[in-house]
Amino acid sequence: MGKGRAPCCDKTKVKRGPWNPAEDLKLIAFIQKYGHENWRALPKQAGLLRCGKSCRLRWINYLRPDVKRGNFTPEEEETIIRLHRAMGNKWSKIASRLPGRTDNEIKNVWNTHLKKRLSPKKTSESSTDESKPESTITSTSSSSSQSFFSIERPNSPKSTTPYTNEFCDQAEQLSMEDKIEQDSEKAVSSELLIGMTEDPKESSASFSCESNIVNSSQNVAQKPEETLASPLSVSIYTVETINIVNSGQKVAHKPEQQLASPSSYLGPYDVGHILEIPWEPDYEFWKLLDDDSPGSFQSKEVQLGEFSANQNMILGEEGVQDGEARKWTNDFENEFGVVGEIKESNKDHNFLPKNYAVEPQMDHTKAFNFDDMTEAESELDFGSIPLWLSSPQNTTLYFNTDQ
DNA sequence: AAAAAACCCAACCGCCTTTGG
DNA sequence: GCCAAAGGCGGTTGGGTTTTT
Repeated sequence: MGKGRAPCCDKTKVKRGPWNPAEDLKLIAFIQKYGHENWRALPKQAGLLRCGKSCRLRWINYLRPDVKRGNFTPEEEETIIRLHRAMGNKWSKIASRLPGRTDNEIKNVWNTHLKKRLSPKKTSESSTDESKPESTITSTSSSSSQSFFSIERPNSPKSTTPYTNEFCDQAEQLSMEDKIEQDSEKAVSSELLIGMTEDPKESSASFSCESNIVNSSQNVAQKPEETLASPLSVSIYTVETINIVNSGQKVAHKPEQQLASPSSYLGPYDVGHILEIPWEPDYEFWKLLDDDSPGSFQSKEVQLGEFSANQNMILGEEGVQDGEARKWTNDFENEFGVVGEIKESNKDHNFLPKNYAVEPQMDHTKAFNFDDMTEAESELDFGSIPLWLSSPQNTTLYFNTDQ
């Protein structure tokens, strides 16, 4: 009998590799509407040629509204280090202490930054297997760890007393849990700010939505690029227009608009210009699409991490899936006010070279038809097709999906 | 300016755990 | 208790980006 674990899906029939914006949108829209009761069934229901696992991962690590993006704060890094000392490579447990951060992200941060930062100190730490919690080590590492935890945070308003002693005292580990939790929450709450930024050297545009919301308790200076590290950032260039563009994309906008220089990898999308609203604690953006507006995205459940039961159960039976999938795309179109198709003129951009500067055409009555996207476009490298979605309020989502 | 090296991170893989019949 | 399916987790990797030579 062909034992061994059955693959979770037929690898030959699923798309792999980076997600494109159309796929992301489908996933977001589907989960917004129906939740994610069954990851394995979800791709088919949502019209995605992806493995269920891949969908889950994409959602959890990237698309969830409450995923916090951007660089880790010193507080978060300290928390990670502390927890790693206590737990080892229990990334998901560590992540659970850092709301908004994913295990994958924490793991990456650890492997790329924190481990290296700590490694010089480790020479005196008997080069222990770092996958093991420090609790298994009869530690004499207090001196070495001390230097790290004394990280200087010059502007930090609150006491940032390191936990060196606590960590040297295994008996206090448990009692630390609450403290750790509090701290991580503090760190997070100070992060829950709308990272609307303007790159001073990139944009001189005038905008009508220029609100910089800054948490007053967050005194640590943030480099501009730190606030941009968002998977799906949104640029607002007029009150009613939302612009989502892809990273490094040279897209021509209104004359006064200038693009941010391609930054380091910010995920499949990033921002060009003007105002950037990180997708992360991006309740403001979700709000834009929420509730009362006819272009509602009905995001509250997702924001709160709750899905109503009836919402989840709309689907579920095979056989109705195709119909349902079509129905939801129709609903989605209705909600978004998607009324048209790809503009003929835009279709032509299919054949433009990558990074070709495409002048967005401010025609709010034409938009992308999601139904048509299902099989064809989602499989394509989108090239430079600009996709326009428009809502009744002229909120325009512009996806220049060049990857 | 070009090439090489280092860095970074999203995504994948496979194993383990949980759940339900 | 057994088995299969699905979810979850941690390790690893591919490839894009940035830095260094």
